Amino acid sequence: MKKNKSAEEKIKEAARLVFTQKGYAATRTRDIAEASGVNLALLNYYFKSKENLFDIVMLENIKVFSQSVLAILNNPGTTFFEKIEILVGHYIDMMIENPEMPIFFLSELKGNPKKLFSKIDHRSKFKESIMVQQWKELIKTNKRSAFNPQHIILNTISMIIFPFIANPMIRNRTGMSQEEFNTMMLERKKLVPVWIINMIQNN
Amino acid sequence: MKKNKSAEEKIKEAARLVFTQKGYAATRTRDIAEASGVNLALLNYYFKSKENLFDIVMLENIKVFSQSVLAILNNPGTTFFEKIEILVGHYIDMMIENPEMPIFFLSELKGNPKKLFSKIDHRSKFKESIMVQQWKELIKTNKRSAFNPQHIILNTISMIIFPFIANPMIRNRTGMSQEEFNTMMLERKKLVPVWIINMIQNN
DNA sequence: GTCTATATACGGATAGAC
DNA sequence: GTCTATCCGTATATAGAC
Repeated sequence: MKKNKSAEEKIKEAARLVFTQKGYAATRTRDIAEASGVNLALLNYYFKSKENLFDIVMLENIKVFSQSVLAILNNPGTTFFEKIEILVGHYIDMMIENPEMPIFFLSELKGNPKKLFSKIDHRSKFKESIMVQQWKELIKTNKRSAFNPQHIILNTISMIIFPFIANPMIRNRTGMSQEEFNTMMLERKKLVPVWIINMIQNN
Repeated sequence: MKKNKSAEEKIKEAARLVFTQKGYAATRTRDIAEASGVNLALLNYYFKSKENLFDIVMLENIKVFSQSVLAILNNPGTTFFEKIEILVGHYIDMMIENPEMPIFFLSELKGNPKKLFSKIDHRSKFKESIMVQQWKELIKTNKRSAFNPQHIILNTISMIIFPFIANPMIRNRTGMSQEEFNTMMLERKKLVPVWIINMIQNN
């Protein structure tokens, strides 16, 4: 607790970055030490092991992310369809800022299905959210067949996240620059909600 | 070249499996040797290094996959919309058989953008395919605005592949079994083409 | 071609000086 | 708290017998 920006914080910062870029196994603690500008031994002084550091950083990530999404779901001032637009925009903005995040997250989770998940389970908070209430209201008043919304949710998330996962491949095959890719993704902030709402209404 | 099923082939078989399950960095050559039932030293005898073995196996994978897709694209006996259905079914069946494949493929590619891609570039074959011809015919006769089909292609692939990438997370959060997940994916063989065709026609 | 034994390198972690 | 030096396990790769 000496420097103004504590070494501990600098390590976490760097770890977040390097882990997401290279994945857990391919990351060397030396990489993190180097990237954060602190000595390798400090890393084990503050966090006792690589694995421990990983868990801590990831839990923080997930927490921050969940909070931001739940805040949108529980905003009483927006309609169901407005929430879709806001969520889509929120996700896309977030991915543009952290392009490596989704693929990293999903590939690491395959290995540790239990550890990270068990700690933070927001399923109940999601089910009790205002957005879910609004959805129930919607299918009631519209007398629509009780369509299984899982497909719709899945489609939404798919159309948002997958392009970022496939980013390197897309750029390679189309010859797009990163700039052009981002522009395309920003276009989708308007397009995805339209597609989704069509799916719901043609259901 | 002694055994009926050559050791070389057994190693490649096992390597394909272990690499896709654990990723390149987390895979130990010992794992591969063990899984294939051959001695560790043999692995370096046939393929001189872990990296080399990886490249060989992956190139084969990509080749097989590309061939199967191009065959569908170039079938003159099916219409454009039939091809969509067939492609969707083909992809989903393939993913159900090899559930680890997409996430592995995409996460490894992020590291080596160049090597694997440069070898096999089917972009021109794709552009000259019958399916692309049929698409051009379609937008001409329908007098539709020359809609950028990139979004549509991206959406299709997203809705097919992403669920498999997110499989562990989906099962965790919904409590679904692998069986139920697969059933859901089979449902999508019919649903995805409908959604896509709607997108094209509402365009 | 296939094995055992081993060289060699690398990476996580710690001891101990400051 | 921060550094240098080092230990030690593990993983790739090879030498050499059969």
